Amino acid sequence: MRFSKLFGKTFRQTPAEAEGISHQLLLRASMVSQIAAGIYSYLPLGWRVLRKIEQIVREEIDKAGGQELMLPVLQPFELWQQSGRYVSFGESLFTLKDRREHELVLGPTHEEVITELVHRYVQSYRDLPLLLYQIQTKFRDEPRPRGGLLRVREFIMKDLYSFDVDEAGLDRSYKKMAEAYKNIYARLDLPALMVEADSGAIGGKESHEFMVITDSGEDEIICCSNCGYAANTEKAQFAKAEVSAGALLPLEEISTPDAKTIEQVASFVGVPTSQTLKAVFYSADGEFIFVVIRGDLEVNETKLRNALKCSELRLATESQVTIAGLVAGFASPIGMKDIKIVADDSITLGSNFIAGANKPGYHFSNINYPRDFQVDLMVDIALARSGHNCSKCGSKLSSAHGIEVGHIFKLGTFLSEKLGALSLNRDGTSRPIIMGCYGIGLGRLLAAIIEQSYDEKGIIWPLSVAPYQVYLCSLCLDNSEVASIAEDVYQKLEGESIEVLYDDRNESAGVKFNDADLLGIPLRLTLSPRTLKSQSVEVKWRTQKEIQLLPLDNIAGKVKTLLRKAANPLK
RNA sequence: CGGGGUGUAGCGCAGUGGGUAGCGCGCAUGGUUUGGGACCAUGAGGUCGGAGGUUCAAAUCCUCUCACCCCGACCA
Repeated sequence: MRFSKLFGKTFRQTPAEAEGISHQLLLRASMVSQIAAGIYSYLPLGWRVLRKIEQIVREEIDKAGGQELMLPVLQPFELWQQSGRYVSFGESLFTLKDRREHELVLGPTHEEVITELVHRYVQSYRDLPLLLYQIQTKFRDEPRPRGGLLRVREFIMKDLYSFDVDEAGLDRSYKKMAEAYKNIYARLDLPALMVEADSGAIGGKESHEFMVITDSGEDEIICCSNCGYAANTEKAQFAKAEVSAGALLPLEEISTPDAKTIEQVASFVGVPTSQTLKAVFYSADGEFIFVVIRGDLEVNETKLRNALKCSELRLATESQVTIAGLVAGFASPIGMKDIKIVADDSITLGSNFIAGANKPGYHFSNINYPRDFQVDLMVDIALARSGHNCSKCGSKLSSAHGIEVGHIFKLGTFLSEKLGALSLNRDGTSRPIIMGCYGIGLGRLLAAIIEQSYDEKGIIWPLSVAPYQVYLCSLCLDNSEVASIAEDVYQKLEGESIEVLYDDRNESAGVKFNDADLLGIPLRLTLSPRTLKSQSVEVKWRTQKEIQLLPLDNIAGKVKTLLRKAANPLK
C-alpha cells in the first residue's frame, strides 16, 4: 500500500473528545472515527487490525472444534419474552418496529436465536456436543459508552454457544474454550488473567472473565499472589476475620449524641468498627430492604442483587427510609417488623455489637445475633478489598484494575428449558440441553492491546495484528536514485507478499518517522542517499532503539527472514 | 437518570461595553528544502449545534432544545 493513496490522515493534535490512551491514539492514527456516542467507523488501517484479530480468534476457535455460522441481527421480541431476558436486559435492548408494527430487537447477544435453532436440529444425545459460533455485530444501548472502543453500543463480537448432554460435557466444552481464549491472548501478546466472575444479565451459574491488568480498566479485580486466586470484586470471596468481644453481655441502650456514621459511633464508644453493625437500605424491584453487615465491611451490591434475585437494586431514598419508620444514622435491626432484613454472615463472627436504637441520639450496645434480632436472609454480601485475607490460603489479597477482554459462562439449562430445547438420552428420557456461552469483543480487544502497548510516540502493535508489518520510508524522493530504488524495493517486498506500507509522500524525514511510530508498524525500512552510499537499507524495529544496515541485495528475502524470526523467536 | 463541562473551518483553539468572525495545524498552487513533525508567497474553506425571543443590529443577551465528553448510577 502506498501511503499517498491511503484513506485517512494522521493528526498531530489529539481530538478533544478523547481521554483514554487507546482512544487518543486510534483517533490520531485515523484507525477509527466516531459518528455518535459509542458508535464508530473503522477506517482502512483500523479495519485491517480488526480483521487480523478476527482471523486469529477464528483460527483458535476452529481449532477447538467450533463451527462458524451466521445468525440474524434482527430478532423477534417474542423470543426475548419467552426467555424472560427482556427484563434483565431492560433498556439496554435496542428495539424497533417493522411496518406491521411487529416489535423487533437488535441482537445484543444470541442465546435465544441459537437455542431456537438448535431446538430444530438436535433431537438426541447423538447430535451433541456442539460448539457453534459467529463473529458479528452486537447492539447494546449502554447507559454510558466510554473510552473510545472500550465500551460502545455497536460492536463486533465472537460469540460461541456450547450444547452438551450432561454437566461433564459442559465442563469439557468450558475447558476447551478457556484454552482457546488463552491461545488467542498469547497470539495477541496480551497478558490476560482468568478471574472468577459474576454472570450478570446473561444468567447462569459459573463464569470467568479474562482481564488485561491496566490502571485504565473499569473493572476491579481481587487477587492472591500466594495461591493464584483471582476474581472480579463483584464476585470475590474473602476470609472474614473473627472479632469476638468476649462473652455475651446484656443489651443496653446508650446515649450517642451526634454520632451517626460508623466511624463516629466506634470512636465515641471506643471500640473498633468491627464491633459495630452497619445498616444500609435498598430498594429491590420496589421492595424496601434492610441490610445489616459488620461495621468494618461494605455491601457488595452484585452479591446482594443475586441473593435477592432482583433485577433493579438501588439505595433507598431518604423519604423511603423515613416512611419505613427508620431513623437514618440510628437505624436498628432490633424490633423491625414487616421489613425484609438481609444480613451478611459477618454478623455471626463477633459479639456485643453496637448498632442504632432507631431513635435519634441513641444506640444499643451488646447486640448479639440471634439473641436480639432475627433476619430473613443470611448470606455473604460483603465486598472484598485489598488487604483482606484470601479465603483459600489466608494470604493478603491485593486489587487491580482490568479491562474485560473475554467472558465465558456455564449457562446450564434455564434457557433450553424456557425455549424447549430438549434432547433424548440414551435411556430414552427427554432432558434439556446444557448450555454454555463464550464471548470476546473484538474492538475492545483491539483497544486493550493499545492500552498496554504504546509509548510517547504512538502505538506499538504486535507483529501478529499490525495493520502492516513493514513501513518503507524513503527520504529525499527528489533524488532520482532514491526514488527508483525505493520503488524497486517496494515492488520486491510486495512480490514476496510482505505487508508493506510504502511512504511515498514528499514529506520531510521527521514527518515520516513520526507517522511510522504513531501507526505502530513493527519494522521500519529507511532508504536515503545516505544508505545508498553503501547500497543498503536501514532497518529498525518499533520496539528497539538500535538500527542496522542491510545490503540491498535480496532485500525482500532478508526482510522476510527477519519477520519470520520475530514471529517465531524459537525457530 | 443525577452532577460537571463543551459545541465557532477537517483538527486544536481565540473571539461579551452586542456592530456582520480570527489564529495555528491541515488543505490547494508555485518555489526553495529533506535523517525526527522545514520555509516563503498566494489561495480555498465557516448559515458560529438547532429553534424561538430581545434589539436598528446577536457567535456574544434571554428562553427552549439537541449533540458530545467526564464523574456517578447502571451495565456483557
